[in-house]
Amino acid sequence: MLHTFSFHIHTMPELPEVETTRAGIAPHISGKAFAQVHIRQPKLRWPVNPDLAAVLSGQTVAAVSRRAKYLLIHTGAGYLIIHLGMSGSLRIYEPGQHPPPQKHDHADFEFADGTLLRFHDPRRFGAILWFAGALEHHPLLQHLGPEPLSAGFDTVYLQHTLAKQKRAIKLALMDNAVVVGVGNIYANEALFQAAITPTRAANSLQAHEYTALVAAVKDVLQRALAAGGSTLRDFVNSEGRSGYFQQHYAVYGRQNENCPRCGGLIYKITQGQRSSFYCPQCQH
DNA sequence: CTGTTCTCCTGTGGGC
DNA sequence: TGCCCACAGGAGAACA
Repeated sequence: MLHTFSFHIHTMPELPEVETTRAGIAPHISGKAFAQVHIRQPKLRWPVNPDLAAVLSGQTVAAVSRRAKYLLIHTGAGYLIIHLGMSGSLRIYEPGQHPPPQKHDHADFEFADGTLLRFHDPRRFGAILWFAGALEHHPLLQHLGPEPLSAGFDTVYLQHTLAKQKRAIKLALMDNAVVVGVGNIYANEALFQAAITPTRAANSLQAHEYTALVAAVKDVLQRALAAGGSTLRDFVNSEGRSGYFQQHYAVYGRQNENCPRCGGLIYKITQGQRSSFYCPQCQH
């Protein structure tokens, strides 16, 4: 019996949000030169380089890309690497329209034309790093698996990669060395869509199940990305802080509710200190 | 190498 | 209305 309402609105930056953030800020900062950099709170996931302002001074943004959930702001001299953690967001403010910083506005990057890129992150699981080397050599990036939406993430790859792994399939799916960008929400949703129980050993799936899982991962992320493109608020001059997607999930956060497919009860269990949600009738 | 546990942090919501 | 506390989570670090 249901005696509470939940809306299942989650605002943490998963890969679709990070990609949308990339697309949102890129046109506003590309080709522009860093002018002022203010770090108000250097205690993030890792301490922000105290020399960051000096390092960035005068450098120009050559491109804004993304690898996994890392945003990469390229300059000729290196990369500003930004991770949004689980509560981070970026906003653009136009020249002459910079509101005073609010609580948790930890960093400001002001460009020569007056454009402001502001980093906001209540829980401070995010990161702002500078790296002057080749990206493939960065310790955080060098062991990453393929992008989930790339051709490299396919049935053959997944089956081969997991061939000797006895851990649960959900834990493998959330491992960045296997495939990047699949957080807890989308791991749960993809396994539901592929009708696979999250506790199955990673190497125990049948060939058609690896195929279904790859397709499901791509589908849930692609649909979130598509939804984000239409529902995300503008990064400039908008009400509200970040405008992350408001999405509806099939099983995530729905323990004790009815499965949208069979009507049975959705279960919640813990795997690797994370919540897993699944339908024991639909997932095998 | 594999598997497990800990850790960072603050907003939210339930219980009383 | 307020206090206390469990919980949420990305992902590296530490440890077994």
